[in-house]
Amino acid sequence: MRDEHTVEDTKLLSRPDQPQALMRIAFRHIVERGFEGLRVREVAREAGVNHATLLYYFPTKEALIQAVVTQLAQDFRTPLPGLDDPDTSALGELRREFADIQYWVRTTPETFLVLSELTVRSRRDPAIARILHALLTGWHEYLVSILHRGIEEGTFRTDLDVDATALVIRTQLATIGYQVVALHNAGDTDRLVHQLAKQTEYWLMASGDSPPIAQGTEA
Amino acid sequence: MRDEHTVEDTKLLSRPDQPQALMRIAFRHIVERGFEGLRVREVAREAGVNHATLLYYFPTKEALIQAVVTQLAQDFRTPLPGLDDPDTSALGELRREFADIQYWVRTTPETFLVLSELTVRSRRDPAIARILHALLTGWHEYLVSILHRGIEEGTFRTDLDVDATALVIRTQLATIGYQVVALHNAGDTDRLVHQLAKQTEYWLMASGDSPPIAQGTEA
Amino acid sequence: MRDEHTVEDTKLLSRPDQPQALMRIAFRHIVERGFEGLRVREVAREAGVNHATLLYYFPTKEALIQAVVTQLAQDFRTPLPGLDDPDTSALGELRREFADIQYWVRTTPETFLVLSELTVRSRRDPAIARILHALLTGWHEYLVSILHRGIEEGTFRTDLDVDATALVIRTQLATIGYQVVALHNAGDTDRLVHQLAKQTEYWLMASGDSPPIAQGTEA
Amino acid sequence: MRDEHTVEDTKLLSRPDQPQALMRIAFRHIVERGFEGLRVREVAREAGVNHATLLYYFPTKEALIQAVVTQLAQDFRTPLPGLDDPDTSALGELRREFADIQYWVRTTPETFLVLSELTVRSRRDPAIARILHALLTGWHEYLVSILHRGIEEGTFRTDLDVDATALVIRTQLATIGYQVVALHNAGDTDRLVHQLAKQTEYWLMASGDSPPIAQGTEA
DNA sequence: CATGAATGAGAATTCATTCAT
DNA sequence: TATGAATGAATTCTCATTCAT
Repeated sequence: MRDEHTVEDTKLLSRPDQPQALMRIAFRHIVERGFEGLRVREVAREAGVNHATLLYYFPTKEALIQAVVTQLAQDFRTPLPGLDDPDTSALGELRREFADIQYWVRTTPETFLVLSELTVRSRRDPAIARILHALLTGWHEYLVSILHRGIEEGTFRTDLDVDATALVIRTQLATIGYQVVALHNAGDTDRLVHQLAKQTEYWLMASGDSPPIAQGTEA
Repeated sequence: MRDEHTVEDTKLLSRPDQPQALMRIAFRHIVERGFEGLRVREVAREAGVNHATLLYYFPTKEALIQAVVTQLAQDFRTPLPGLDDPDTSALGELRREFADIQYWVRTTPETFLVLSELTVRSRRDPAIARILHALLTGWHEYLVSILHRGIEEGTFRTDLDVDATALVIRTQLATIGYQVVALHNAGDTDRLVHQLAKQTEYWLMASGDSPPIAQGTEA
Repeated sequence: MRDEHTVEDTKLLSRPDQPQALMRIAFRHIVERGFEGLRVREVAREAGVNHATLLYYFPTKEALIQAVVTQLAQDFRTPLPGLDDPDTSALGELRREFADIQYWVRTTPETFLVLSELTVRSRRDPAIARILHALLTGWHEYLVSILHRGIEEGTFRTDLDVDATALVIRTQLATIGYQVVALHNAGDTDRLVHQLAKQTEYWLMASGDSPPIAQGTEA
Repeated sequence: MRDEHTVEDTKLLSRPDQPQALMRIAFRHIVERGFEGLRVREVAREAGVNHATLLYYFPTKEALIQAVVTQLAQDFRTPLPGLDDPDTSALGELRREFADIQYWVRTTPETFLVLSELTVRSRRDPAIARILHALLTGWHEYLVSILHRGIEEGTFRTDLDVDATALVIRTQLATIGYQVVALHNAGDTDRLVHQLAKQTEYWLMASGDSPPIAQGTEA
């Protein structure tokens, strides 16, 4: 009643994509206050519209969240702009995968923050679980294909458990998101990604006669 | 008038550790419905006491959460019952670290679920952030000490970036909780831990003349 | 963005009587969900037009309701198609009155459902009260005229309290709508109308030396 | 926030039966504004309590309505204080039935108003339909028993269709409620009840050789 | 004529918290 | 210690209505 229209009053004119704008604000709110801290009223207020307007575009709060999540998943699938002369070998692609992650983390760490919120939330929200699952599965398959190619190309070790290794790499990449949350320290995160890439390559490119293996974990 | 006292009415007598009982129920509720789904009334109802009684022990909901988190941190610090004749070498201890995690995940995955909720929440809750930070720091230091010892013992490679490696290991272990959430599949989680242990050992025990290192991530 | 235009998109062309169509849909909605369940958006959606279009024809929801009520009152006043060779005596007309009601109830019980909703609503809505009052008054006068004629014709008892009897008959007929609601059982409703007609005739055609009269109700 | 505690501030002390008080206010609100006009906030305000307090006793608005309806049904079942030397014959009881109704209508017409709202609402609300149905069935059975007794006692005609007649009488009684709503005119209602009683008795006490019966309604 | 976008005034319901007893 | 009653602040959602185009 009193506190509407405080942010911007450029309403009435030129609203090219109001839903998109609302979604972006919602995204930022999730980044800043988490899913549990998301308030439709706040989002609407910040967009300079009545909260009923938000609910006009997104009939429920859940719909708004869905939109944010869907957008996020899409962002993840959109490839970063490539190099002019990219290394198309399996190793090259794998390295690019780590480099991309590092780039992502540096430029938009929020994406990873929301991803971790999403992971937690997915336990109770089947819709989110579905989206997340699709995302992870796609990633996994892509990694598997790279690994297979690397073996064919003779770059990666031949005795590789491709699936397990893809699982590890994928987990490590997800790990990075976790670290963005836990460390909130760009320097540490950079070091982490670098070290992960290093160890992973070392593992992939070793010859078959590996050092003694951890039987200790078999218990 | 309302629906209190429905569960057990053996109240009034012999309450050895009511707060403890309430905390445990709260823990279970967080496991089942997340932090955002925690309701003091529900916890109290399940304990068979009035919700005001809960707030007598824990003056605010926040206090109840604090108690749960503190307990969790303590649980993490409590070492698992060791073997009769443990391998006291650095490698032995490292392997035990992985084995312990695997045991934990198998027996009480809930702990890890709550840990990941906690991590996410720590971003907004300094009190939780503090506790979690202490936990992670302690873990890190312990891993650093193992790595140093391993080098001294001649088991681990001498050119090891001890700190970075500890960071990787610690992050991977902590991340397993996330994977419990994302995979919700005990078999996958087992394979993951096993593979992580394998690759880590391989890295630690390699000779210095390692294969080409990931410069690709420097971009 | 919202879910408009879902039903029929043959709009834009040839709208012979859009308001009429909207009113009919509104009528059906009142039948199905009552006045309190009437939603302009729903009515518009079902008509395949934007809800703002409905409010173009009927500037307020109230206006829409008014239209429905007016139509209903008019329907009530429209006589049913008569017989070729009707019995024009007072008794004949009275019998036809009961028969007509029975026919109405059998063919379009909805009319009576809405009538009872209307009666209840009339208490708070003077506009509806007015329309309803006119309807009842007209009915009453018609019955009074029949009764007078019946006495003149020598068919009905001479000691009849014409006004009170008309009141009873009219109320009983109007009440049948309630019974439709309360009984929602066509068979019961039929029996009821039949029995009412029987008892009414019995009363009207008795000789003056009637059995003892209810003084008990004077208390 | 501003408009609480305006009515009475005798709160804090002596609240013998708050739920009862709330229910009574709710009843009055239904009388005055109908079911659709019932607002928990208003009821609470009038009771001088926070609206959350109302929802403490009646967890939902529906529960409050239920309570009102249940009370109403109970009121209907509670017999009026009898006479010292009542006429225990079937005819006496029947007369008392009409007399009671008349007394009810005179003293608390609101009861009938709410009853008619209830009837309409019962179409959409199974819970109310159930209560109402029980009420009507009980009434019907009581009337049937009176009629049977009257026949045995030799007061009522022997060729009586007991069930149909009970249906008519019950309807007539319900009719009265309808009239309270439609006429809101005590004089008319009195005349109506008197006339109904008169015609009913006449029908019941006639000898078997009745005048011509309405075949007209068979169509 | 017709519409999509936007609004504002509620409405019920939830829930942690307070407090007298 | 423990509780039932009561609170108030917040939150999502609904819906008739308005208005520029």
